Amino acid sequence: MSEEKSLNFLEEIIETDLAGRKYDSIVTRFPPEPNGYLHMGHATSICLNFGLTKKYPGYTNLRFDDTNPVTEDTEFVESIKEDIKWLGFEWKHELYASDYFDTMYEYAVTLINKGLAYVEDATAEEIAKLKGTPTEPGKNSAARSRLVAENLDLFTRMKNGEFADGTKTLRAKIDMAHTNMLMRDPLIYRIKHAHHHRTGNKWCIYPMYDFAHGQSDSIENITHSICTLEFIPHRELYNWFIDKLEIYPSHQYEFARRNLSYTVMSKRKLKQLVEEKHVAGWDDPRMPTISGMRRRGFTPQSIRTFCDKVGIAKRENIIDFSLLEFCLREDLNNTALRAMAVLDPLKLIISNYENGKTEELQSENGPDEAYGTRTIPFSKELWIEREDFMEVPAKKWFRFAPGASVRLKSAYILRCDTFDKDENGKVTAIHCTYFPESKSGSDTSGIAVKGTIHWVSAAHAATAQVNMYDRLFKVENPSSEDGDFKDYINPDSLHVVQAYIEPSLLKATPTDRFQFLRKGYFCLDKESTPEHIIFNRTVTLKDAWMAGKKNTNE
RNA sequence: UGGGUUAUGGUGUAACGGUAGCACAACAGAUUUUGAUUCUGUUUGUCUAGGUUCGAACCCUGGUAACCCAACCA
Repeated sequence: MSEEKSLNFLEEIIETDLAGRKYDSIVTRFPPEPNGYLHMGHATSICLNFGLTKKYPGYTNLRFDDTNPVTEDTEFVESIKEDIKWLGFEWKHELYASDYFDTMYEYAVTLINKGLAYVEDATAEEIAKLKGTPTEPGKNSAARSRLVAENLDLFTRMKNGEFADGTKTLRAKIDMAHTNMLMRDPLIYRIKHAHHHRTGNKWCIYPMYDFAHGQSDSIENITHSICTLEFIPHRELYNWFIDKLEIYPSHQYEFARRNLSYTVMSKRKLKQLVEEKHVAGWDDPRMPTISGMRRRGFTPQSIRTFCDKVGIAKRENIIDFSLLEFCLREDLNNTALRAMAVLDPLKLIISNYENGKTEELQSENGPDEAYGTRTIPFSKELWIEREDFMEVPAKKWFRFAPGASVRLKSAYILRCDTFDKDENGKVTAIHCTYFPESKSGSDTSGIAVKGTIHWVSAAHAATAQVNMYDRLFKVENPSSEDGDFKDYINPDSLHVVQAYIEPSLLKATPTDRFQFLRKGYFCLDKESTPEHIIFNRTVTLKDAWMAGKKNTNE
């Protein structure tokens, strides 16, 4: 029985187009400007554009929208390509808007010849002044009535570098009184004597977004050009150019960008976080960038599942971060290797265990038998988690307390007898008795315990730095709060500890994902070395005990 | 005082004039050598006021709210 999943509005449009034979196959594109790193918002667009051509016949291009030489760089081109590949998508053609600069120039000349474009010599301020406001119409500038021949001459000279930056522009001649501000004679070319990362110094005039994006779509025969809601007003202009230029009619469709709670998603804000050192860099594991999430330990699958579950529509939204975490845990639960690590150690001494003796115990590596087992050493002195002992047990406490018995995972059942304290009242060690016949896998003790905890043999443990990350902001929507969004940064978003890890973890590789039993999912940080091992906590496990405790405290 | 877009549980998304469904979250229970996973169940919703209709989340009219538009950025 196949589960009927309803279509989103874009899929409906496409199915209608395909059914009506408007197209036999579709072409979409992912069009980043190479001026920064990709983030979760881009991931939505990537999953959407590439996902559509996975579902329907057709393909997706990667096109760099590189029409502003002063902000763009090949460094970003490379990181963008890496991120898309990591997410698991393949583009058909790698293209650049700058590949079309000659064609775009010809298009501009066509417009001039049709009397639909003119060279403006007013300054930016003067142009803005004549533009009017959303409620008042604009006024025609003097240059608007220039003759075709003069415009042609001036535009050629612009291209030839005869004019300084900002002294001339080319504008489309539409309607200065139009209710859509974008239709009030928009700029289509500006002068920038700047080095372009691909075309070098060949050009000193560059097309604006509105005279580059739709034209590139058209040149590539993009059937469905998908962008975010704020481009809705641009659609009218997009169509106007296609109509006047009589070129392939691509169509623009808009969807609402996805926002995630407890983070920010604008390039500008992310840049501030990096430049003002609130985070360690673009790939800081707390960043919602693809590179940050990759370093944090997110899987591509979890991000794709998330985008799929969230769906696509046209309304404002803030998606619960917990949905992303759910997708992450779901994937990791099925794939992560199991291991034991103690993050906040407390010494446990087994009074009746022989001094110097070591046992080799077997423990499961993964969620099912296919992953096999590994050997873990057991001895008289162990590390357990400090939070697994309570001097005065709480109600429904399953773990260690004086007189309480607990199973050590894959090992024995132990009873806590006494504990030591230092002069500050801090517990320094607990002393236990173990039951030899309760050995895991061959338990004949008949003892039933409620709790099972993780542990590491003190004599065999390795040490590692563990970075425990939490949400970057204290509030759901930092951008909508009063004041600066940076006022809402969570000061405890990173907690670094020295942990004791089981010896098998020494063999961890950068691609491994681990579940440290009862503590969460972890992966090796890119800066980890054999001498100085560093793990990043990707996400915690769900914790019904802590959740319950929080509720009773409140 | 203009134009555009959108309103469905706490969150996201379906229902295309005919039973308001799904997922996350929350809560409760069962299983569990991870208080995880898994399984079962519960709570919570059509912005508002009218109208059309046997029947309206959906169609019509009037409100209301949110977001976008006045960069030589994309």
